[in-house]
Amino acid sequence: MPSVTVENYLKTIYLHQQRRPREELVPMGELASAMSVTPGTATSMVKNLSDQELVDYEPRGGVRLTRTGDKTALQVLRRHRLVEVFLVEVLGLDWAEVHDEAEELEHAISDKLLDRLDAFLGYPEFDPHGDPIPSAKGMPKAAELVDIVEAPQGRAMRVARIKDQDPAFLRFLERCGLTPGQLVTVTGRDAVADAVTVHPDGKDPVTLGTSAGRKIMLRPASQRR
Amino acid sequence: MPSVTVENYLKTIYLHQQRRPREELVPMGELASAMSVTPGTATSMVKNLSDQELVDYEPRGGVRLTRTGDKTALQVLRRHRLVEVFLVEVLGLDWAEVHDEAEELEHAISDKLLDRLDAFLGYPEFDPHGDPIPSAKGMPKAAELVDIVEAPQGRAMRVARIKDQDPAFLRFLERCGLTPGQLVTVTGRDAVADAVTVHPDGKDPVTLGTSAGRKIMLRPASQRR
DNA sequence: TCTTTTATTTTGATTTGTCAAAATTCAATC
DNA sequence: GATTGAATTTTGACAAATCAAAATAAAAGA
Ligand SMILES: [Mn+2]
Ligand SMILES: [Mn+2]
Ligand SMILES: [Mn+2]
Ligand SMILES: [Mn+2]
Repeated sequence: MPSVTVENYLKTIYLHQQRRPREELVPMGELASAMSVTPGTATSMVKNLSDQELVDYEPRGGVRLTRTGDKTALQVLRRHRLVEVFLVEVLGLDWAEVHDEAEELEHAISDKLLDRLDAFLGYPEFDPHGDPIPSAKGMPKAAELVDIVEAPQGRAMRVARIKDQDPAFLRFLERCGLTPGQLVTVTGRDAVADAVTVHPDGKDPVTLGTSAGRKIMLRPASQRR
Repeated sequence: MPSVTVENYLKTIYLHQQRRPREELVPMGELASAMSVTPGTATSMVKNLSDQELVDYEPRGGVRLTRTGDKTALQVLRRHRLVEVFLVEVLGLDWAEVHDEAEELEHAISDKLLDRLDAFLGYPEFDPHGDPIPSAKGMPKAAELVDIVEAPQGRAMRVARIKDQDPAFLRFLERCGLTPGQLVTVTGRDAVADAVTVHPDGKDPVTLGTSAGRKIMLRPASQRR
């Protein structure tokens, strides 16, 4: 069985692979800083993962998950996200806090317990932040989403997914009414001010910097997920 | 924060201290075998715990928890037992399996989560095996129980607590109807055969060896816990 | 009292995951 | 082409937790 540390590395590599073009390697520096370790530590861990056939490692190039590593990463992600749903839906914890709780619990859940939890929750497909929950098989094909900055203006859209787990950011979104499922319209974009304005249905319009805007993913209001 | 290993040692020392006379030290060999490590490992860990003021260690004598160590052990035990209640009552897991699940989860639950869980479960006082759940303050005063071997014969009693977590034993008890809360009468004791017979209300009488019998604790049926 | 047995401690290694700092490589700039 | 700089790797060290096997102490037996 992979250690907690190995699980965390694999999950982190998976997440960073997602955010970059097909087949491109995740640079060691990026991995090190994501894991909050020194670059040398990341190098030695990755060699270790490579010996275990969990990643392909190209010295001076970077790292990429193997088929096996990918499967393990998805299992961790599945546990993480199902736990988040449980914490929010059942125990009523704040969606801004559950990420950190799940970061620990994701390593302590057996397969049998996970199945029971999944059934108990009614086989949810998304976590409280709109992130898809991998099935026992693998990751469902992702719906096509646009972030607030790129979204068409004046069209009825719905918040689908938040790409940042920072509690302060999540609490800010909750105050504004920018939570998954919320109906919104992007009303303006100011390239000079580097800002974008979005109007959540029934709330006040909100103006965000583009770096914040790019963390909020939308889908057409018509589209059923 | 204490490591998972430290938490496990403290909890184990606590449990073994319980089973012996007041203030008596837990021998290193007993601790080592309970932790499934070699005696040398236990010695070096205990010195370590002693440096952290979590235990009093008397070389060639044994080990005992300090006030601080005791508090930490009780917190772990509280997490363990609340998790067990949750797994059985909410997710419907088998009482024979939950001990091993809780063994991991007890290290992954934050204080905030624990409070929520406690409230959600309605502040239970006992786990599925009849073990008392320590409050945030400390361990409640234990009710006086007798095991099946020592119990008076012919009196209406109730199963209160099972002092063994072995899944095979627990499944056996479930088949016989010897689960906490069950009304029973001890009908016979045979010193020569080293056996005792107990009759669970509405079920068939069961004859047990005394070592098994001593793991099943009873209280008078009249006594309200 | 002397010897044997058993429990415990000591010693020397090993594994995992980490850091600091020096060395290396590759790319960009001059 | 030589030089500089950024990213990465290498090296040497360390802490936590563990084992195997040798040394020691205490208890039990003769
Ligand atoms: Mn984690
Ligand atoms: Mn999430
Ligand atoms: Mn444990
Ligand atoms: Mn229990």
